[in-house]
Amino acid sequence: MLQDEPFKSNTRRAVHDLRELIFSGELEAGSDHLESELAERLSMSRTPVREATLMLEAQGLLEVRPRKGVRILALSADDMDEIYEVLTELESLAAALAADAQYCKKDLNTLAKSIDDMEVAVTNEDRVAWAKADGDFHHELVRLSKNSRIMAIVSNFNDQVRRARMTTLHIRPLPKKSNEEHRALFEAIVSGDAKAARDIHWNHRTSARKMLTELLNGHGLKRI
Amino acid sequence: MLQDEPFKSNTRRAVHDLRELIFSGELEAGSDHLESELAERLSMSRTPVREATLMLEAQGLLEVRPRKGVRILALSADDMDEIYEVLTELESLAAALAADAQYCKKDLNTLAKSIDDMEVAVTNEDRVAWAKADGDFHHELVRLSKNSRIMAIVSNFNDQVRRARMTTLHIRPLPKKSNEEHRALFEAIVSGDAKAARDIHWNHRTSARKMLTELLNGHGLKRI
DNA sequence: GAATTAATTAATGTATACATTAATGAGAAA
DNA sequence: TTTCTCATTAATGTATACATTAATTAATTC
Repeated sequence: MLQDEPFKSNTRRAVHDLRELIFSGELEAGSDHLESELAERLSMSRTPVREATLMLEAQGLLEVRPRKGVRILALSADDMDEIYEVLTELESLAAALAADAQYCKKDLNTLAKSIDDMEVAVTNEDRVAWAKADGDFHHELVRLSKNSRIMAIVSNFNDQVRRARMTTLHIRPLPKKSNEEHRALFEAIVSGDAKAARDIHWNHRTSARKMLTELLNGHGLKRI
Repeated sequence: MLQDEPFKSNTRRAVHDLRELIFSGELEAGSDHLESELAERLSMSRTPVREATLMLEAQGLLEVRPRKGVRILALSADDMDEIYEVLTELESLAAALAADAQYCKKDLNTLAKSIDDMEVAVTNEDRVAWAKADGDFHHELVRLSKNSRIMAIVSNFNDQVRRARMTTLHIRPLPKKSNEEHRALFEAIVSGDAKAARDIHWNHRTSARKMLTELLNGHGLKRI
């Protein structure tokens, strides 16, 4: 599956590989790792690994703790709450901006497609496919805002909660009614109703957030 | 003025010093600088300078352009617009959260103090003092939200627009009526009216934003 | 003379040796 | 035993030499 991509530099590869290791859980949340360990693991010297860890620290995926190694991000329920608070707000803004932008239906094809994909996935009870389509939907929504800063922040926070989402994906209820909200949002964007778009998405996100926190608390997942 | 702080490492010092050089304008917006130049300037080897530039790139203050040196951030009017769009949204959220948090008047002393300071500064037509107090006000407002992610993003974006603010500070009209809005926001927070707090601050920020963009465009400041 | 290619150069990228320092543990004094 | 000091150690922090490579210039061919 993995074809060895040509990386511009070892630092770039280190960033990429460490992200993969973190997302896959091979580097467990909360675990500590020495620079030299990671360097050996990635078959390179400490220099590019150090540079990579500093970048990943800035992205909030790990914490560099001098003499104790880097610690992989472990989110508490409060952290999740903070992140979802920001995500909710910025995505709702994105929805409003998308509505204001007066897109024609053709420009919204990608968005429509992912709604359909979610529909199919829910029918098939295929959670992985649903997660993919849902991710695409949110990504496209934010892209339509045309604000690169919103895109960057949202993408960054999505990285931070990626593992948590993976975990909850299989214990959460199937999102059967959620697509009604997606379609309502779509209509609001088509018709240029920014206020409605914002509110619909805000409510959508807020209820998802509530569900998630309760789920995590219910399962006693303190740090993830 | 500058007492040499004890830095944990040269990398830390490089981050600090480069930030100062950028904020002060000694490293001009849009200018390019080789790692070796900067290293000599800061009296250290390339290694900590490289690490510092990677961190500052992640903070959006410069761009590492292999073989062309690092380029200091230069904001276009569109960039300013994007940033202020996010700042407006997140600060308004912070205002709503602060109102929800049910602070007693004593907890809001710092906020009240900076409003008074702004009042005095405007009376004295002391723009620098006003900017300081205004900065304090916004910082405290965000702190009251108790959401560390909002704090981090807002502080980051404030860094990015710092030079632009300095520039406009002396060509903008004195903010005479702006403190009425601050006091109204304060009251909304005291009385726990989240909706009002959010709206007041949103309008406050939105009009400031409009003023700023017009000012920049009017003075033909394309990149700053 | 224009275009292509090869040599040079100047910068970054990387490994490594070494310096520094926080943490650990051993040993001495109370 | 407890505490303090000091040596040890194990990690990061830093400088530097060298590898690599994009960009530039010179050279060659058409």
